[in-house]
Amino acid sequence: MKPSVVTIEPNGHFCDDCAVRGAAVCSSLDAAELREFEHLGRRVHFGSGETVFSEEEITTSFYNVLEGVMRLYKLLPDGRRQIVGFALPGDFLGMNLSGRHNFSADAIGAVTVCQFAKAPFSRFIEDRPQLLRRINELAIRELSQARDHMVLLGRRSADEKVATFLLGWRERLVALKGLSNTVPLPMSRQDIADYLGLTIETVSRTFTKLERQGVIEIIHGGISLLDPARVEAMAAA
Amino acid sequence: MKPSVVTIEPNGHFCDDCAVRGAAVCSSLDAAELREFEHLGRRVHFGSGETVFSEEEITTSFYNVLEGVMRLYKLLPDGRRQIVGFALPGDFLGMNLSGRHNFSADAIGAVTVCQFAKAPFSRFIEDRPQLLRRINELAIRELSQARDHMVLLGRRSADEKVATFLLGWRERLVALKGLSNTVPLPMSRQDIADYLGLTIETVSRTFTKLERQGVIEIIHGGISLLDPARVEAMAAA
DNA sequence: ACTCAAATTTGATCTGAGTCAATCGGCTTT
DNA sequence: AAAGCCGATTGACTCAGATCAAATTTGAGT
Repeated sequence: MKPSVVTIEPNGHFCDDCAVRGAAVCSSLDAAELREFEHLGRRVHFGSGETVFSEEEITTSFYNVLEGVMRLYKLLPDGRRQIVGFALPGDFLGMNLSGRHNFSADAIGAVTVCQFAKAPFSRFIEDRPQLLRRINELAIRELSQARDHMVLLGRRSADEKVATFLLGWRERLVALKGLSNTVPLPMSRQDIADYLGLTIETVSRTFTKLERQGVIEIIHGGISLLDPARVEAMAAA
Repeated sequence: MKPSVVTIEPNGHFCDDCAVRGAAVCSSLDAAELREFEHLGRRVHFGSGETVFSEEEITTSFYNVLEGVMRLYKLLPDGRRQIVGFALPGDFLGMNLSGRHNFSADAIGAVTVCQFAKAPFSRFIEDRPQLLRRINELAIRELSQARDHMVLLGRRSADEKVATFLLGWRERLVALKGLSNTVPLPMSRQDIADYLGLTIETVSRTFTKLERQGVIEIIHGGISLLDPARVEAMAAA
């Protein structure tokens, strides 16, 4: 990993050319509000492996992911890690009650976020219930995903976990980039293992097994889904 | 399980004598609003084992738990079950995006809920941002708990799971009934197993092991924490 | 108290996934 | 192009927790 540097763009960027304008929290704002809103956020770049925020850190900002992928994770005191999710463009991060982040987030590859200072953002929400409603929607969606993931972690076999992950990840990329049987996997095997509650060896073996069965092909930086139906059958169980 | 019957109280119950008035969603309402609010909800009783709502069912109501304990769970097609949480008085259930419940809920022992029809409740929220903010708070808290539970399911050993569960459950009861080393466990061993991603045998054996170590005592309908510090040590790992 | 059914505990055995240990392959650096 | 490094793969072996199979306890109904 090269020593990457956090970069804050000097200015000149506006919501107009923002890729996630229609998708993210911003989708609840009209043109006039958006103009006001864009003064609150600033684009910030993070290099690969860079930490955007850490668990237990006091929340000073909210983040809207614009580009790239992030891993969201929690650590146990002895170093065991559980990845609670991957963030993609359009995802909104930083909501919490205690005033502290309840997970850590770092960049997988280059990442651009739209960063909002907590206080002005909170003030902006204050008299815009539709923005609050939008944030509530996002929280409820995440809650639903979290529950699905609990089922996976608590009750599924390694094969089912991996198959479910591949389909779910592809599904999320479809929404961003359109349908394709080529599924880029920017995260490492260790990341996948920590997301699925497995070890890196088990993930690797399962990939190899799927490839030998002719169900997927392991390619550089991802996999190719040769037989999506079979993968779905494995995931459904 | 005797054939229990859902009972709707004829009327005459008001928020004034509601045990969770200060704790639940209602805590965001002033006296005048509460008066209006109480016409929206009706108290409904469920017998032991009774299902309050099922996953994939269209959401017609929201629920505020007033008395008793509920298990919230998801089933895989082959019958494997993951309990995603237990609901206690003050908990608010039914929020979702798709218009369908994303888990099932049933009563563990007798339960009383305050049931709100979806449409009037949504209308009531409409111009009361502080109620929406309260609901958002509850969602964010649950999200944080869900992530903690993911760590437990994905990365903790059976011993750690059981110890963590006992402490967490006690913690929730403390908030309702005050501190005590006697921890009632109204749910079955199977429920605990399905909550922790274990089998009933492993839960039973772990309880027995803890008892033999003199850390807990298994009593009728629950356990007694003889050595909370040791349990905490097991949970921390 | 007595009976039957269900829940829990206990024991014996099995196995899926973890652990430990090489090895491989692709990049980067020199 | 050789060396070194890091992530990924593969193999051999182990073990925590699952599975299978009885007891044993508990509880509701008679």
